[in-house]
Amino acid sequence: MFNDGFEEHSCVHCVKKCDVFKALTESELELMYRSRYETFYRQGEVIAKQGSPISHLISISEGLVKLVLETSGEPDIILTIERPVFLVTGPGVFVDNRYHFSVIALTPIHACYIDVHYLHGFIETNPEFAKRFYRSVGESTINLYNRIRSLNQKNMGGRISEAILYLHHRIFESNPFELPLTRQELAEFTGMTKESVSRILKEFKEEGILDVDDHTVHILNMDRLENIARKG
DNA sequence: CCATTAATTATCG
DNA sequence: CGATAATTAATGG
Repeated sequence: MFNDGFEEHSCVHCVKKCDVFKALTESELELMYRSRYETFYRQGEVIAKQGSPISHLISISEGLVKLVLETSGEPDIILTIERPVFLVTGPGVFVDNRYHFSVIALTPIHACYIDVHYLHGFIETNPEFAKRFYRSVGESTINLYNRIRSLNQKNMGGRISEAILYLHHRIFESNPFELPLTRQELAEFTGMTKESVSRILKEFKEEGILDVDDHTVHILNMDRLENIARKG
C-alpha cells in the first residue's frame, strides 16, 4: 500500500501531497524531490523531539501521529492527533527554529522529509504556496484556541465527548472505530486522569451513549454525545 | 465536580 | 511469569 502514488518516483505525481504542496509547480516539485528523504517509523517512535532544531518539514503520508507538549514533572499534554496527509511544521520555524512539541507515531508511519530551506524559498517565489502555508498555521491556531476553551470550561463528560467526536469526524469517519490511544493517552488528550477516563466511559456505556469494548468505540447515540460535548 | 489513593483484574511481552 | 494497563470503589478537597 505504500507504493500508491510513489511509483512515479517524483513528487510531481505523488498522490500523498499535503494541501500546501499542491500549490507548487512541476519544476518546484522536481526540485524538492531531488533532496527529500523517505522514512518509516514504528509505533511509539519519536518522529520529532520537542526542543530539537527544525531541519526539515515532515510530511506524514501514512499513519497517525500525536503532537505532545512535554512538561517537566507534570503529565504530558496531547495537543492534537493528526492523520495523513499532515505536514509537520511548528510555530518555531520562523521564530527560534526549534520544535515546541514532540511528534510521536501512534501507528506505523511513512514520512517524507523536506529541507526547510525549500520552505523559505517557495514562500518568496510562490504566493499561492505562501497563502496555503499561512492558512494551515491559522487552522491549527484556531484548533488550539478551541481546545483551550474546552479544557478550561468544560466538564469531563464534555471533554471526552469532544475527543470521541473529533476522532470520529476528523480521523476515522467511520462509526465503530478502533481507538489508537491508551486510556492514559486519552487522559492526556482531555486533561483528566486515566481513572476518570475509565469511569466516564463506563457511565456513557451504561447510559447507552457508547459501546466501548477495549479499544473499539461504537457511538450509539450521536445526538446525546453531541449534546454533552456542546453543553459540557 | 473531580483528583487521589489503593486494591483488584486484565493484558502484554 | 513479571510488568504494565485498565477498572472499580472509596475518600476528600
